[in-house]
Amino acid sequence: MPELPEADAARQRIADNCLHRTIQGFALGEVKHVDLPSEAERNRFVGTQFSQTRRHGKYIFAGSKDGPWLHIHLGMSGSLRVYDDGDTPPDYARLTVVFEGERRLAFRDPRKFGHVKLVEDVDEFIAAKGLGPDAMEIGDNAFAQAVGSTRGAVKSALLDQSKLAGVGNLWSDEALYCTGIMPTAKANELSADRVAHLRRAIQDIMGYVTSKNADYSHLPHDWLIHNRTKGAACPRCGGTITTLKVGGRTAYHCPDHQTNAG
DNA sequence: TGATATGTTTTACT
DNA sequence: CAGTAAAACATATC
Repeated sequence: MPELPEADAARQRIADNCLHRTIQGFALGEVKHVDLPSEAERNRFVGTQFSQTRRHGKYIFAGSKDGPWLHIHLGMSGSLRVYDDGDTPPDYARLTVVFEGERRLAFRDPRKFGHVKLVEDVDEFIAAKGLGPDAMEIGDNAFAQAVGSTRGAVKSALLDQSKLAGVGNLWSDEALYCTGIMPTAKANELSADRVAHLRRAIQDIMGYVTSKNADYSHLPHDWLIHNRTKGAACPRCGGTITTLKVGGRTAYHCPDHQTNAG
């Protein structure tokens, strides 16, 4: 479940359950084709503790003041699970951080598109990746510049991590649905008001999802997320939920209340 | 069985 | 350079 809110919920789980505990070692699961830190890299964490966490876009980091950081990307199907030794361990655990005592932190990744790496410096890493500003922190002007000046489809701009970090397919659809903007609308043809509205919607939606720990069952029933089915009735206007391909992704939307202009 | 999938990267083309 | 499109990655689920 990996866009910005899911990544932040995962980061929060580390912050709440795994800080200031000495790392005893790591356990590996079925790791063929999974991109993980080498044994030498893992050993650099043994005997140390995580004391802080960070997140930028969909990228999660756990580290300490002077040591290296463990960087986690959840890919398409990854998640983090905290448990205690003696509990049933999660399925698809590729790498488990074993803390002294009972505590365990498992990186689950059924589809193996995620990864865990060691990074020396988070800011350098973000810069090297070419990530844009975090979607929760970007201001009006920067958003208008990054997204509103693009000639292509607004959805494609939202998904471009170099323009804006953290928005993925699900929440881009939700924000466009909420603001009544067609996914295929040309970003630079939207009014300044609509662009500003879109930024607020992204931050309101993702902030709310984050506050609910990315538990979709706690989200309002009239959100697109609960009606993301071709042919479903739009809970806002009674139109029909329809799909399009935009930027290679499936864009669920309601053609009755999502428009190119207006 | 085949289609689809919350992401990223690479390559090629316009 | 800006943008588009398609494919690849490995696997699960409907």
